Amino acid sequence: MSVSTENFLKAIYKINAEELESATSTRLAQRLEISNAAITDMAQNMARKGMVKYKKYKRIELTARGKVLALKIIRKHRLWELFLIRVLDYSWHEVHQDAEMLEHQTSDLLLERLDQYLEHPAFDPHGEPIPDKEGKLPEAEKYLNLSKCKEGKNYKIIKINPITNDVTMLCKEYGFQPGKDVFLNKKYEDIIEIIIEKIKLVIPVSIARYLYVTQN
Amino acid sequence: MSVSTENFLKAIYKINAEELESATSTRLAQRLEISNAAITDMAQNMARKGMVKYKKYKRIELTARGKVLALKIIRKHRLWELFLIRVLDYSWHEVHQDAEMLEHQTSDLLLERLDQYLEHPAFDPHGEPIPDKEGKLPEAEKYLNLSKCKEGKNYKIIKINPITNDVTMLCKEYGFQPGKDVFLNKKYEDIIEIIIEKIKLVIPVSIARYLYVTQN
DNA sequence: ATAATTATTTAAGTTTACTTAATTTTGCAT
DNA sequence: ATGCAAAATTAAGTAAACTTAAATAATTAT
Repeated sequence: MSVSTENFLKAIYKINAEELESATSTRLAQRLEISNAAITDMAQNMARKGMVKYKKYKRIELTARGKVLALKIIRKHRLWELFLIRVLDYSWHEVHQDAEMLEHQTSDLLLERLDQYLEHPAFDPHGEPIPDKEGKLPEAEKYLNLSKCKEGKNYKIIKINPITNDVTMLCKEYGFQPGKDVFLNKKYEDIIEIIIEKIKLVIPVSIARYLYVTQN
Repeated sequence: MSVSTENFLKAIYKINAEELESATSTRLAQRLEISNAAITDMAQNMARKGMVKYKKYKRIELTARGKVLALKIIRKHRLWELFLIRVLDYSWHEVHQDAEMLEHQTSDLLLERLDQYLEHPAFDPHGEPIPDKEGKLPEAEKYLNLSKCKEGKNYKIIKINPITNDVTMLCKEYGFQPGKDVFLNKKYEDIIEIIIEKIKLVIPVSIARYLYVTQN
């Protein structure tokens, strides 16, 4: 599969997911920064290959197979982002561009090893869910982001998104582990006060963003 | 620079280095597995871009700039090979193919970070020298391979080629560090006996291969 | 309902990186 | 020195992934 094809699949998927709409030629053209004519061309070719459903003048949709392929590319992208930040000390803004290239050069072996090295993470550095081997997304709606929870309630930590070594270390240091209970005591602007294992902690919202919980 | 262009530069460089000859169309065509006509085509385009010197019916040679570019690609390749083995637990035979793809998608930042993470290695897992940031190759001929040294002589460790975690760990454990003196006490078939810091050690030749020394 | 606007497709052309087939040049054996 | 095989180039063509411009279909605004 060519880079163009992979990007095409990814773009359709993202329009579906982010805009809750099926993809029109024009939206795809904007996203991929190519002409409308090129979109029609691609759509026709890829329909022949069974990756998209395409009828003239109708919206372009992924077939089941196309969706699996799209999710795999997204998986690669998000694993690379996490890897670059965790291992190669990238910062947020540097990560995207390189992941965008690497995602297209990732063999099954490499994909597997990345996933293994990162210990099968469920979220990328931006908090986006990483599709698993089967293309299933961690059901993000079941998790709440601790930074968005309410004062005076009890939660259980479900998932930690270990974007940076900072977050990982902080979590280890202060006992944030999946399964643990937290009580959200106070919310301020940029910090929140929580109680975990009877210890009162103030943490920045920027850290809380990476802690996912369910309500108790 | 396109993937084809990068591979073309690399192929010329390798023919020069490995065969001690300048590159003919036919040799390049064989190496790159494309037609002779395609080589001529490429050579003409790249001559216009100042990467190669090309005169009809003459051999194709790298310009100074072309050589720098070729060495940079080789640098990327070899760093990736080492990285895949050291970090992602690849084995020897798996490494080449993925490195071959990744080398073409390696930004300057990524290159720098790889190099940093691996602690500026001088040799890749196959023992090939890794060009440094400036394109200089570690002068392999100045180093001797410990596995090929003579009994009863003193050497100084200059370079350790940390192919695998095994080698790295063994070296740390037993004090193999650049700068240390070793005495080669005995040579057998597959093992050698050395004395390092007054301690007698028997190490397999398979490990000694990755220790580079100068004669004292 | 129809005109105007917007979206989409088609047609024709471009560039890159190839191909095969035909032609030309080179270098070598005699 | 020349004749010929091997090497290299040229010519013509292909496929992928684009482009612009023109044509057509769909949507919207009145």
